[in-house]
Amino acid sequence: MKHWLMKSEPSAYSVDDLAAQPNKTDHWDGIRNYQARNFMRDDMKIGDLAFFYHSSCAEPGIVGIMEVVRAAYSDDSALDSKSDYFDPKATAENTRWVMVDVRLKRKLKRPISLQELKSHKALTGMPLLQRGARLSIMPVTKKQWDYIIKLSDR
DNA sequence: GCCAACGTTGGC
DNA sequence: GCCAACGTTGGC
Repeated sequence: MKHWLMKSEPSAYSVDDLAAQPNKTDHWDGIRNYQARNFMRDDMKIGDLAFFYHSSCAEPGIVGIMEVVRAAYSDDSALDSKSDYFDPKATAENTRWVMVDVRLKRKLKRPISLQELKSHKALTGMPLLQRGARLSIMPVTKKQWDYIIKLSDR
C-alpha cells in the first residue's frame, strides 16, 4: 500500500466539500499534468492513503486523510467544452486524462501547515517542500506519512 | 497581485 | 530535437 499527497485549492474544492459528499466519496478530476496523471494511472491502487492538501490559500497545509476507493479511470471532463478541465485534444477513445475516487477517512485533529512541515528536518525530502514544487499529486514515504500523522495527533 | 519556477507548445 | 515564448502553479 502506498501513500500520497493530493493538492486542491479550497476555493475550488475543500476538504469540507469532500466531507459533505454522500459517503464522503468523490472523484478527483481535473488533473492535467502528466507526471501527476502517471502517478494516478500507474501507481495508485485501491486502499492507498492520501493526504488532502489545501493550496493557494491563506494557510496552505495538510487538512485530511483520504482513502483511494476506485483506481484510475477516464476523466471525461476533458471532453466537456464547458468544463474548466476541457482538453481540446481529448477524444472519446482517449481522453488522455484519468481520475480516481477517494473517500475522506477523517480530517486531521489539527491542520499541519506548510510552514510547520518546513520546520521539521525529517520531512525535508518531501517533493512538496522542494523549491518550485508544482506537482499536484505526489508520493509520500511511509516514514514521512507516519511522522505527519504523529504530529497531527499530538 | 507579484513573480519565480516549472511545464508545454510549436517554429525551425 | 532545440529552445524561445507562453501559460500555469502556488507561496507570499
